[in-house]
Amino acid sequence: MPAAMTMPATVHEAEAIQEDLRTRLDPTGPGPRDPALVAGVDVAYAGDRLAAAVVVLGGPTLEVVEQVTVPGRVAFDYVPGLLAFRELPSLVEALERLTVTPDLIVCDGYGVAHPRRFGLACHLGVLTGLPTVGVAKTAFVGSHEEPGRERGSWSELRLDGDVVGRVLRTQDRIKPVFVSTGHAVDLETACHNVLALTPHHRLPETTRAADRLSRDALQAALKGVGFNSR
DNA sequence: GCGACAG
DNA sequence: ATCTTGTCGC
Repeated sequence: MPAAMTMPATVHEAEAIQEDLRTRLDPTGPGPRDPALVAGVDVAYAGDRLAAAVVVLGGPTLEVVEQVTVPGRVAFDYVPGLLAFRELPSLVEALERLTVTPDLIVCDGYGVAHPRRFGLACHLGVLTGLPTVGVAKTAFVGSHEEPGRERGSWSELRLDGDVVGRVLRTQDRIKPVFVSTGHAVDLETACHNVLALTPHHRLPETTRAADRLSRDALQAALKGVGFNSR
């Protein structure tokens, strides 16, 4: 169902594609309040080898419903602001192989809190047509105040006078995460869902599960396990 | 011009 | 992202 990922050959070309995709973004849609199926996505690397992973968790229990991994090669070097072109080709492929359709996708990185207001989560949302949110571990763009020290506390992340996300504390006294909307969800709903996904840890269970799976899949691919070890 | 810069 | 041991703490 997702549209194919277009691979640019240059940074300038990538920015042009980004600008085009941005016209299809829905930065407001309410989005799912308590999604039945939430997907986590991540990619692990080793030189030019990589492994993308998607893990779908279900309901309030956060049980694993389905998981898919896709081995591959790096096709676009990392450039701040263009992370999507490095991670998405394999991730879109993995999402296409899912037999269930997630109600929400949680990405590792930013959504509209981006230099050109179109980060990884936005790309994935527009490409799949599904609601997406970005949850990043470190600062990238924007300025903010330190949020309160209890879980649930947050402060605005602003860029050029606009609120582009929230710095959200997911655990008491623990370093907060940076939440920004990707596609078809509003910031309030995004944060509500992130809190529902962080009952015991700083990062969403979806992110933790996808991170582990991508690393395992990468190791398996490097050892030549399975059939897709090209 | 110089430094910063998701993962 | 990745390179990397032990160690402090729940």
